[in-house]
Amino acid sequence: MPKPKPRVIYWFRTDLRLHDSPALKAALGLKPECLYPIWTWDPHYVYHARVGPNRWKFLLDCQNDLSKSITKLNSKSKLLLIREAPQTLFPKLFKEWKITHLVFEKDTDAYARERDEKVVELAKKAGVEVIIKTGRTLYDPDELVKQNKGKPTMSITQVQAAGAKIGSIPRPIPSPKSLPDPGTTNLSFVQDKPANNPDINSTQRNAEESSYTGLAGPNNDFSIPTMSELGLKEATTPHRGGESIALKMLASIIANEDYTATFEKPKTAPTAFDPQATTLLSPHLHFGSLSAREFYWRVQDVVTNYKGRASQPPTSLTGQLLFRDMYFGAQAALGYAFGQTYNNPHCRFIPWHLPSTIHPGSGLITGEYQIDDAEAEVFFRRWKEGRTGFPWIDALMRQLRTEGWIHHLGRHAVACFLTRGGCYVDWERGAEVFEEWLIDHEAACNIGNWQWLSCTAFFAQFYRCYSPVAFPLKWDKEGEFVRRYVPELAGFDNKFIYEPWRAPIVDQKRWGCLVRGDGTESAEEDGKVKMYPKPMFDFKERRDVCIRGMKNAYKIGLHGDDPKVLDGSWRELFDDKAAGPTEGSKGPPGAMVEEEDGVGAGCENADGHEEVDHKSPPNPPARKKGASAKSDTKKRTHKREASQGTLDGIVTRKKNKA
DNA sequence: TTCAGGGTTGTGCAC
DNA sequence: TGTGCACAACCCTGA
Repeated sequence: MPKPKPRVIYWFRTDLRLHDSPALKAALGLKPECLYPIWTWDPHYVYHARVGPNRWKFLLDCQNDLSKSITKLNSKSKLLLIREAPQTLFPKLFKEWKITHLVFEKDTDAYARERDEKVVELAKKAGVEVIIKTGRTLYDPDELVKQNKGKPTMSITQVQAAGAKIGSIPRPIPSPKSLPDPGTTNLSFVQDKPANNPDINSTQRNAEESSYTGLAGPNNDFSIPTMSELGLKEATTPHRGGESIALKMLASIIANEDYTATFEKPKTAPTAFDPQATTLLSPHLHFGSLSAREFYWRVQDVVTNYKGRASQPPTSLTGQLLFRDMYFGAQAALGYAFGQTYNNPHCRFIPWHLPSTIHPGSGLITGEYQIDDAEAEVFFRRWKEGRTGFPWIDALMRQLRTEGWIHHLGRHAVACFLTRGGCYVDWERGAEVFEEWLIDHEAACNIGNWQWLSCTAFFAQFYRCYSPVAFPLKWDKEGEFVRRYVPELAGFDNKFIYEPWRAPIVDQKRWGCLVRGDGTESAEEDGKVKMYPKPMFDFKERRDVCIRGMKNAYKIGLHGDDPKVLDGSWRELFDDKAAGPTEGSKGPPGAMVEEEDGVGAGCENADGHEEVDHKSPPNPPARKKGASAKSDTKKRTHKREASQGTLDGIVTRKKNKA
C-alpha cells in the first residue's frame, strides 16, 4: 500500500512572510497533498501581553498582506485565522484535518519555548511529525549560547566569536513560486474559549473584545480580525506593516549604496523625522515580515562591492543585526529570568524606586509594582505622559505614544532619564511602557536595552549620563523635533527650546506659551496662551544623586540571584539615605517594600494611571521629608503577566526556581 | 596575578 | 565648527 501524501499545517507566528523561510521551504519539501497556512489566535496576545493599538494595527497589516500573498500563489489558499489557543486547538485540528506534519519557525522567547514544547508534546501524542527550523535571527540563539561556553551572550565580541565558530550566516531563500491547496477546512469540533483573566489589554480598548466569537470568525471564513472586532482604540501610528512594504523599504535602502555601506548608528540623528535617520525596519524584523538574514545579506553584498570605505560592525547596519542576536542569545540562555532583576545572575541589583512585586511561588515579577516613594511615582507618570518639563524627553515620549517608534538614541535618552540619569526608577517600569507602545517591541531587545541603559547589565559606565539639554543640542540646534512633537513650544526662540523655563515671562507670553505647573492644567485656562510644565526637578542635582546611588550599589556589588536579594536582606548593606527603597534591614523578596496591610492590600483601580489624561487621576502628594517609605506603599494593579513572550493563560507557567 | 586598553552612541571646556 | 582632553571611574579581556 503506498504511503499517503503528507497533509501539512504551516503554523505562522513571528514569521509573517514568504521570503527566506527555512521552515516554509521544509514544509514544501514534503511535497504535501495539502498545506494549511494557519495562525492560531493566541489569547496571550489578546489578553495577557501589553500590546497597544499601534502594534495591533501593525500585526493585522502583516497578516492581511501575507494572506493576500498566499492567495496570489494559490487562489484557493489564504492565511487561516483560527480563534483558539494553540494548546487546546491543535489536538482537535490534527484529527479533523487528518494532519501528518506540523511545521513552524523556532522561537526562543521564554513563553514561546513553553508553548512550543507543549504543542510538540501534543503532536507527538497525535502521531504528527513536527519540523522546526531556525530563521528568526542570524544564528540559532541556542547554538550561539552553546558556542559561548553555554553562557548568555553579553557582549558583541562574544557574539562575533561564537558566530565564527558556528559558521557563515545562511543565505536567504527565495519566496516560493506556488503553494499547494489547503484541504477541506471543516471545523466540526467545539471551540475552547480562552479565559480572559487577567485582561491586561483592557486599557487598550474602548469597545468589547469579540475575537473569540466562533472558531473561524464572525463570517465563518477564517478572516483576520479587525481593530473593531478586537474593540481596540484607534491606532495613531503612520507606520504600516506587511512583507510587501518591508521588501520595498529594504529595496529603497539598498538602492542607496552610500547610506547602506557607510551607515554608523551613533552618527545618525535621533532628532530626525520625516524621514527618520535609521531604516525603520525593526517592526518588520519583529513580526518577521522581513527576514533578518535577507536584510543582512542584501546589506553585506553592497558592502562587499562598495568602492569607498564601508563602516564595520558593531556600528554598521549588519552590526545592528548582531546586537539583535546578542540579546536573543542572552534571553535564550536565561529564559524568564532575563526579563527581570530578581533571580537574574547577570543583572546587577540596584535598589531602584517603584520595584516590581515578586510572585512568591514562581519568583517571577507579577507586573505589579510597589510605590515606595510618592515622588518617584510622580516622576514616572510625568515621564510616561510626556510632561516632565524637559522638552527633549517629552517630545520623545509623545512621539513614542502616538507613532510607536522613536530613534534608538532617543530611547537611550528617555531610558537613562527614567533610571540612572534622573528619576532613579526601576528599569522594569520603563520596559513595560515600551512593551505597550513600541510597534517594534522585541522582548529580548527591549529587556536587553533597558538593562544596558540602566547599567544593570551589558554596560557599566554609569557616569556617562545623557543630558536632556546638551544631547539634543548636538543634533538639532533649532529644536525642530521638539517643535513638531511639543507644539506648545513651537514659537520659542532657539536659545530656550530645550530649557523653556529660562525664558523671560514676557517672551513666554509673546511666544504663546507659559511655562508653569506640572502639565495637568488645561491649556485654555489662560485664554489663547498655551501652557507647558516647569521641569520636574533640577537635572544636575538629580544626576548627582543618581550617580552617587549607582556608585554605592556597584560597590556593594549584588546581582539578582544573590541570596540577600532573594530574601530581602540586602537592606542591611545599604544606607537608609541611599537612593531607592532602602529603609530597614530586611524585607520581602527583591526590592519590594513591606505593605502595611499585607499582601494584596491597596489600590484596586490603579490602572487609571495608564490613561494619558491630564486631568485625572491627580498625582499623589509628594512624600514629606523624613516620612517612612512604608506609609506611601500601595499595591498597584499594574499587570504585566508574562510579558516577555506570548504566554497563554490556559497554560500554567513553569516555576522558575529550578 | 596584575594591569593596560577598550567599550556602538556623555559633557564641558580649551584651543 | 571641529578636535582633543579631563572629568571620575565602571566592567571585561587578554597579555
